[in-house]
Amino acid sequence: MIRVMIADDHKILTEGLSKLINESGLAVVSAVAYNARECRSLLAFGLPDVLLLDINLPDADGTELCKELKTIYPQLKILALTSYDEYTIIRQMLENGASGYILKSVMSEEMLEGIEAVAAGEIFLCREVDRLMKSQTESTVWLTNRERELLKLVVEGYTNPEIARKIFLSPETVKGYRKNLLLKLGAKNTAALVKIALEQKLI
Amino acid sequence: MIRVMIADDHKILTEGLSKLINESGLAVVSAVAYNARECRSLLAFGLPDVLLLDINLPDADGTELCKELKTIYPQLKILALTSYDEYTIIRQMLENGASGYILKSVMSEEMLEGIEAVAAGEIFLCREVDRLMKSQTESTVWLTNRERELLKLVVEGYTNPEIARKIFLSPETVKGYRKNLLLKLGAKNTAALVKIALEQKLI
DNA sequence: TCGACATACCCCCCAAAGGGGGTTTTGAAA
DNA sequence: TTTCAAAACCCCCTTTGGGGGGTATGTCGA
Repeated sequence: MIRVMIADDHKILTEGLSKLINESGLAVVSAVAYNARECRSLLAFGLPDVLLLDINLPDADGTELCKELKTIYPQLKILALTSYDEYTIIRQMLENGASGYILKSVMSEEMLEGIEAVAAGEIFLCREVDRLMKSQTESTVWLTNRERELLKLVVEGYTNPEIARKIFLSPETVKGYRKNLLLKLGAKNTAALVKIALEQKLI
Repeated sequence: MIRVMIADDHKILTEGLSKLINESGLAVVSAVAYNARECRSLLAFGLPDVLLLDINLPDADGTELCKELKTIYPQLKILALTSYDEYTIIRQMLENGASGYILKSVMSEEMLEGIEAVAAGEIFLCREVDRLMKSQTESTVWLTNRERELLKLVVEGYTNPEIARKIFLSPETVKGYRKNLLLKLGAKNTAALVKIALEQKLI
């Protein structure tokens, strides 16, 4: 019997999900956390075989939490269960050590498949995500750390001189990064840049 | 027995939710739609007592769909079930004829309460939403139609002269609206404006 | 050792945005 | 009929952004 822990703030979902998992005969829900804090403290009591992790928890960013948990418990299998179907998020999650990625739009059978696969040490992506990853690998841009950092500050509304002071660069350098971001993301100006950054969750 | 129809693209949630509702003894799930198209055609076959409606369906905007359905079936009770806790969205939904608004983070009891209340003709807001609406009524800005229209174009990345040509205004007028938007939303520049617009879902 | 890439820097020039101050018209509510 | 807000308009002036060119590091892997 696979022991599963759920971390998701949608209580309605966790209630229904627990029922589905427990009745499947394949796994049991050993714990449920509604936020990152609860998740951390429950894990300290004992690890499940698989952690079903949502990405938008109220008190943490799921991708960051994933990285953090994998650092503390490298043997823990994390299966992302979320509605985000953005390339950047999925990639980030897998780079941060997730063993699988399942969209909330899948049927429960596929999710159970995923739990089984991940518990067995495999990497599991639901079909839709698998298709998405294959189609986007070539076309999608990937920002460098520095570019992402600059982008964040631009989105926050800082001007070039302000950014320059903030991270100790020449205003001209900041300008250069900005030009590059516009080019890379195909935005015609700051407004479009911010829109793309937020929509594709690049920040 | 209250007949409930669910419209939500998260299949995992609908599966679990159906179980919860059916086992409650209070209501039964008479139909499930995974998108707006399905929802429309299922309603044509016969109305449920309550429609549990998610807001981000893959093929439609939930607020628009709500307005549309209430126009066709004024007697239909719509209960929004979603994770958006933004003032603008809630207000929009209620203005478009929803009889209630429940966050996915509530426990199933509260949701069942809501189904019961809405079926009885009442207006139901889950506690968290109720608090949110009361606290924000005074402080939150509400844009005029024209302002929202301009804001959309700004977010799309159009410049003042472009917007002016597009909607037959003087560039100076567009500039005026823009200044006003910055002021109303407390943004220091376009980047911040776009960020606020997207985050608060004002568009 | 060669190229690719990230990082950081610089110039010119003009268009766009933003801060400040205004006005008029219109239509609906008080 | 006054009052009020939305909508549309205008000018001056400064700062910021964006297009076009560059250059010089250092690292890392082929």
